[in-house]
Amino acid sequence: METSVESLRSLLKRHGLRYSARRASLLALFRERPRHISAEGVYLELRRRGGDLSLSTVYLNLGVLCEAGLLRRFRGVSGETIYDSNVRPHDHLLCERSGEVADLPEIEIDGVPLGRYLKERIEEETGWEVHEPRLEFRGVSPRARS
Amino acid sequence: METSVESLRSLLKRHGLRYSARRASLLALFRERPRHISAEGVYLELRRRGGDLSLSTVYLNLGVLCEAGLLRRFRGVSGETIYDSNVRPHDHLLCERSGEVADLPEIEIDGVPLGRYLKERIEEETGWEVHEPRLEFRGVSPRARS
DNA sequence: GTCTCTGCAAAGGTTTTGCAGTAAC
DNA sequence: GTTACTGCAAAACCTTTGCAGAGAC
Repeated sequence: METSVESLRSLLKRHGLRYSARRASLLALFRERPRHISAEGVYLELRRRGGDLSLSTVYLNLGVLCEAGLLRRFRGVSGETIYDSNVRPHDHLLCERSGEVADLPEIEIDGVPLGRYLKERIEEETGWEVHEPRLEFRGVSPRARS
Repeated sequence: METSVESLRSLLKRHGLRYSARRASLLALFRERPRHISAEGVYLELRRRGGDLSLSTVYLNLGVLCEAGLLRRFRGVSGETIYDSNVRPHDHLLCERSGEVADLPEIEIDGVPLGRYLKERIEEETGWEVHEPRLEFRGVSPRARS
């Protein structure tokens, strides 16, 4: 994925955000490849690469990037917040042994994606307004089981 | 529901737990009627009723009652732990405006309960071992919408 | 008598906030 | 020049832990 300074600058600009070297390094980390990572994980990885930024800056920018729709977040098995570079609707598998996170392949019911199926069915049956579900299934990954 | 001292004592005993007045008052609170309540909510309600117990005792006993299978817990919209007197498999609706929690009526797909259907289907499709799902759907309750 | 429940206070982990300074626009 | 990003430190939040004492069995 394109992570040149100029492309990051224009990506930020397109989302109404200012450019800064630290913000761009953080965004680049998520654009290199899809990932699920905690604020502390982001902080440690950027420091390891020689980045000079503080944990509060990491939190601040992760929040800003979520607001802008460039990241999304959910809670991991230990209650920590996990940030995800894939912002399209999808669900997660969380490993209770290793903390590992995986995307759930798309599941359809009667030809309708799972999330939308459940949203519509629950709205009909309960009278609640239901947001697009972001489901988290807990279990044990093949890797952690072996 | 039966909440006499003797029934609470025997209920605790059956679950391998000692009786104490504070522990019993806490258990009684959940047995009066089904409820979803945070540790702090439990603490405040018991204090309001004249109970004399500390927040750490509340946390400790909620933990003990969960271990014993008399309560179960999950995370509310603000990340706080919510304790539930209904320990049978069921899913929740969480209101993002009011924090209100409701039980989801049982949903079946192809004649199979939703949780089991998803567990089996995801296990087939991913190779993960999936625990019985406890799903949380976020939305807006009829009450909060009006 | 032993084991565990209890209160208090202190510490734990994660996330947010206040402030003065600096950089982007 | 104005706005907003930054680091640091402190605070906030919810929850757990250590300890000495009291109560259950």
